[in-house]
Amino acid sequence: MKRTRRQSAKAAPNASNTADTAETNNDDVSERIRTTLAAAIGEGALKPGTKILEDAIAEHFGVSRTVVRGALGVLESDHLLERKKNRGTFVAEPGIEEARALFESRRKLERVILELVMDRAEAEQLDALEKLTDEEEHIHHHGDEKSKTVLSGKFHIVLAELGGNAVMTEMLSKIVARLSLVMALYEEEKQDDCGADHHRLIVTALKAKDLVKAQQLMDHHLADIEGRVRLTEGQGDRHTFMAVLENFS
Amino acid sequence: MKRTRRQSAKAAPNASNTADTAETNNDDVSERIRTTLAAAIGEGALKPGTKILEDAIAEHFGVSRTVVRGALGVLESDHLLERKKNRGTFVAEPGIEEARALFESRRKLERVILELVMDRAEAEQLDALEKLTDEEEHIHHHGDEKSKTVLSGKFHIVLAELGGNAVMTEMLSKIVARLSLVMALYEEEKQDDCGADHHRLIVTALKAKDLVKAQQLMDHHLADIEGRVRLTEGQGDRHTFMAVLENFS
DNA sequence: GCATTATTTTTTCCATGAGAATATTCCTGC
DNA sequence: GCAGGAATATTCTCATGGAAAAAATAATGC
Repeated sequence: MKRTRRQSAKAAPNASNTADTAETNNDDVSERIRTTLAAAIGEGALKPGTKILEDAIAEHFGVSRTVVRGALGVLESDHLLERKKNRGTFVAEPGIEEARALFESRRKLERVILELVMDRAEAEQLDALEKLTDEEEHIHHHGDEKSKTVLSGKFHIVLAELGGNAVMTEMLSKIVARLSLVMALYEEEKQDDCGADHHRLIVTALKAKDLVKAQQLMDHHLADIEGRVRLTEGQGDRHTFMAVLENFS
Repeated sequence: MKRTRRQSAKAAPNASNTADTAETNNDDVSERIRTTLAAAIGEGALKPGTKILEDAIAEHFGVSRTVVRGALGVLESDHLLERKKNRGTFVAEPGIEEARALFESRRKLERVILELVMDRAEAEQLDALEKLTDEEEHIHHHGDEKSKTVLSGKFHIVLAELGGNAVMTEMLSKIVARLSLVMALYEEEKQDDCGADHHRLIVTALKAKDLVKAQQLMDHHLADIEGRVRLTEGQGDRHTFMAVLENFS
């Protein structure tokens, strides 16, 4: 098969083309591509190192490679993808150093966010947050693995939103996304996700207006996540193909 | 003049084309465009609301509009540019709310960075930082306005680098860039830039291993910057065209 | 003279084709 | 059977052309 793709202007096998007002405004297609890929990476559907076929994406979304390429460029600048000259685009594989920096930044940021939430959040907003932990708990007992990790990540984002600082929220979101790559690369013991409990404790501390306690709990929670990962130098390239072979000799 | 542009592959009237190895690798052209525009915005050469002609940029860098467009895309995702559908690309005009969030984020981030620097920075690195303040002082007495602001911004970036966390540094850089837009929009009293003194005080506090003092000084320094700005609701759109007319009625 | 409509021009926006670099397959010689 | 190399195919990369949308300008009616 050579390069046949989309004859006229719409071959989009996509969803939500019901109304189709304004002739499928193409700019939010670019955004859809970004969010879709980011989501796929975030929930581990796209593993680090996976090659991204821009042709496939173009066809799937019913646009030309040009717009796909634009979207990939943005994702690259967010460190979620890596483009190698004339080789193609791949899901990024953050190294040890980057992973450490990401963990550290996240720790610092979440502390700050708790300060903001403590300053600004209303009681009812905290209630909504608590509802989220209920949902987590429910899913934790009978839910698939994917929705667990998705929800677990969502807690931190919603919390950040309660801080009322969009810049901060965006920064955290990007760090969390990149950290999902780190986890995919270096996670060792996929222990039973007890994050829901941690989250609940944090919320109660917040409702009690105990900032120090909340920060302490958050630190503990994040340390727990970092604990599932081994970032020693030797283990870093355990995931490279050559090193995998070593283990079978 | 219709649309004549670059006949062969190189009409770049640009600098540093001495060696020209590897036939002008085009991927770092994209990066050059980004850094150039970001720098121009950062030092106030490009005012908020200015329209960006992609044709002009393409011609200037000797590439096609496609790659310019890619660069503009990532600058947009960094909130330095705004693209209006079918209208073009403009230098972003952050609103009041965004400005507040940026200031707040910067305050929090710089505090964190001081913590990191205190943990990691060696004495000699602090010496290098001190040298930078010397340079600032020197420029402050006989230097143009532009180099002042550039150097002044550089201090914070170098400081962040001493923190040894690339993620943190990148976040601060982006915030500072966006804040330069805020200053361009809302700055009122362009007082004599006494930033150099503040910077020097911070360095001495760091060398004395006095974190709390350093943070205090940093807070004061940033508050000083924020003080030059009026973010009250009424003044926000004082800069829109219609509102300017109001002042002349 | 002013408002409203038509036309021209400018510019964004996207799809496509040609070229370049790399990966893969196949073939030949040993 | 296997190493080395040519031929083929795949994929990125970018420049270009054309369509659509605004803006700017000209023109017409009143």
